[in-house]
Amino acid sequence: MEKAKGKIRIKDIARMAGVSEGTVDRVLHQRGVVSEKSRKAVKKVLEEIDYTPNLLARSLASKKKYRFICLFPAYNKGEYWESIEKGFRQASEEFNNYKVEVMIEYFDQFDSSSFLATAKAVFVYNPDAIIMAPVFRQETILFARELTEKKIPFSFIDSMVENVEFTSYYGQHSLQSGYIAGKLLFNSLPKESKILVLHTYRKGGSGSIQTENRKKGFLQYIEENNLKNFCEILSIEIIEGNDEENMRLIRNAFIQHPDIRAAITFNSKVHRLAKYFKNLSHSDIKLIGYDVLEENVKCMKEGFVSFLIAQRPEKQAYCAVRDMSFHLIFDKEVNKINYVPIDILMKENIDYYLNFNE
Amino acid sequence: MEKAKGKIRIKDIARMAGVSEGTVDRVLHQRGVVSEKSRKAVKKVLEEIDYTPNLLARSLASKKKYRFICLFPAYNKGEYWESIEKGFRQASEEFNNYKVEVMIEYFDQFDSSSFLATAKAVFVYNPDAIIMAPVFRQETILFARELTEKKIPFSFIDSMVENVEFTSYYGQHSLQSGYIAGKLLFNSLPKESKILVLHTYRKGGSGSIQTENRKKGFLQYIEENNLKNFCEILSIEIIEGNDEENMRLIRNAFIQHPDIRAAITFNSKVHRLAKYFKNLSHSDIKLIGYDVLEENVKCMKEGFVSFLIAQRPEKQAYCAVRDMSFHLIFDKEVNKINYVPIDILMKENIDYYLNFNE
DNA sequence: TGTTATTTTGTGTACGTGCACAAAAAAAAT
DNA sequence: ATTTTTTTTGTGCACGTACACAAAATAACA
Repeated sequence: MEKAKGKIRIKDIARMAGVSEGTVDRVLHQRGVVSEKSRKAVKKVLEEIDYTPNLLARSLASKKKYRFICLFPAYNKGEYWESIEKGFRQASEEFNNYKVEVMIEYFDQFDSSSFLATAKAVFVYNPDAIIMAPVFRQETILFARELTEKKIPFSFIDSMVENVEFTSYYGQHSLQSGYIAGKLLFNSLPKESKILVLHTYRKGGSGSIQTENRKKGFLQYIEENNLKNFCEILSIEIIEGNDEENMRLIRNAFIQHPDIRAAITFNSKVHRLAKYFKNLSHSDIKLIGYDVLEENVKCMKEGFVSFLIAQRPEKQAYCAVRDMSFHLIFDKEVNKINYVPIDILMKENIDYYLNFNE
Repeated sequence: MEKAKGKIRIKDIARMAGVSEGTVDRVLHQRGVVSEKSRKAVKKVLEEIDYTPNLLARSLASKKKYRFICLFPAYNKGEYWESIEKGFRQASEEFNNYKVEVMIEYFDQFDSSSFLATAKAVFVYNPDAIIMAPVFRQETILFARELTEKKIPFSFIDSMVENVEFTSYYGQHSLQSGYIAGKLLFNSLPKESKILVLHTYRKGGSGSIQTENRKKGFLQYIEENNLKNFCEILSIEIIEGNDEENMRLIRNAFIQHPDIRAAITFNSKVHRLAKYFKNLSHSDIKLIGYDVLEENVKCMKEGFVSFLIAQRPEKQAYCAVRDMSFHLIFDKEVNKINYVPIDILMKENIDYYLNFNE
């Protein structure tokens, strides 16, 4: 049974403390000047009762507007960042009534100068907060310093940069997710089977923080369980039209190591590998990959991908905006580091995961 | 970049349609009487713009109060239903401002007459809606009929009863979760290993709908993969002080089938089995179970439980209340059947799951 | 003590919507 | 044409809070 609570209004506090509503307001928000006597009277009442402000009324009455700018990579349809944007837009709708305006700005994830340019440009919009995916470490530190100087709070999603004064971070513990990938894969294989570890790269650019950490975690599992001899690491370059060359490399790997029974890749494009393997008639190879992209799901349903590890990107974006809103509007304390769950998906549970968007 | 939207107010519509605010209100809510002419004018404007009412202002102004009653089993600390209650309380806090009052009523999950009595009793509170866990099928149908007659909407959590006019359902597809349990377990075992399937029961009462379905799903996996010969089904009675007898039964099973390498149980008390196995010095047996009870988590961290399958009970309760609120207050259409994800947890990802409460 | 400067407090309006009731317009009856 | 009845419309207050501004109380000074 619930007690009928939350009925105490500012007006009630004022009456109880024998002061006016305005004075209570001043004490609550520490604005204006209040005599010591009145302040004490109000504080006393506040300690006795538990006043929870009516957030609806507060937002309705407040005329302050907030502008958040969200910075993350431009993407093509179906890519990982599409989900991130979805989360931002969801938050945008929900907090619209709270006078939070969400602006989205993209940068090129393979060009750090593009990030810097976009970052510089945000200041003309006079943002009240920034939410960003820190793809480039050094550049992010520079930007963060500037934000701190200008007293603009900021949060991270996807990955995190340490030693800067961010408000919150939502993302996956990618090292651990790599470790889990290793365990899942090896556990579902007959003893002595080999795994092909596909290290993908782009000319010039190094791998993202996330993928590197996943790989590290995977290798840690290998190390801890003395499985080094059961891993073949193969580097392939990801670039438009490079498919033939990549397939050749993979074919060679299979010839040299006929006991390969599974493969892993650490970016979100496992569907590309699935296609390679299909073309090479190796559809019996177990594949594990990351993120629930539409194409990955399709491959999984067709049986070419055994596991996907997911990280609730929509939630990351949504929660980051929500926490920042509550932090600024309601002065709510927020958790700094928030690891999202490491979701393990197979053919049999992927649909429920996709359909549930809470 | 976002457009500045949601700025259109009733006042604006009134001006555009050349009528008063009151008339717009009447058209929007289909109350009172409006001349054909005015109605058309307003409708026309409404079609041209997209009016999204300010929900904050609406809730603030509305004086209608809602009372929801939540019906689910009484429980001991640490049991499954504790999480359900947590979700209800969370919703209670969040929708308090929307004038939704959440009342919680318990019944004895092993006594159908207790459910009936509690159900009957809710009417004196004049509830506006009911959210319930339909543990007893027949009795729920009776109650549902009464609710429908009295025009009180109701929703289900945990499990569902068909052919009644419920508003929404949140729960897991338990058959599928059983199927997945089977796959996970067999995939992580060497070929030809046997699994001990523990059917637990209480004298008199039959198993709950959920556990029965999980078992069905598990057996379906067995069937489809011709694994019948690798399952030993053992029934043990769950009752205070029956541990010795149960351990004896389990010991016998191990003697008769020394190739048993894993075990499964379909209720949420896998920690009990873990204890049995520990006492019997069978700590190398892989165990799979359901729900993230504190005790289960402990067993998992100690290595006695390999997998837990979880179903976001807090979310189930929370979402059911939220949907009912939006349905009644804002006339929002809600999804009827909502399957929550089938979460797969291992030692390595359980912590992130526990710490993330969004 | 009276006047002015300063501090402190109280009051009023706005936010967007719901809802009750009064006012106005139209229709019906005389 | 006037009154009465009915239909339709417009207005005003309330919800709980924020915030600006006026009013009151106190302090400072002559």
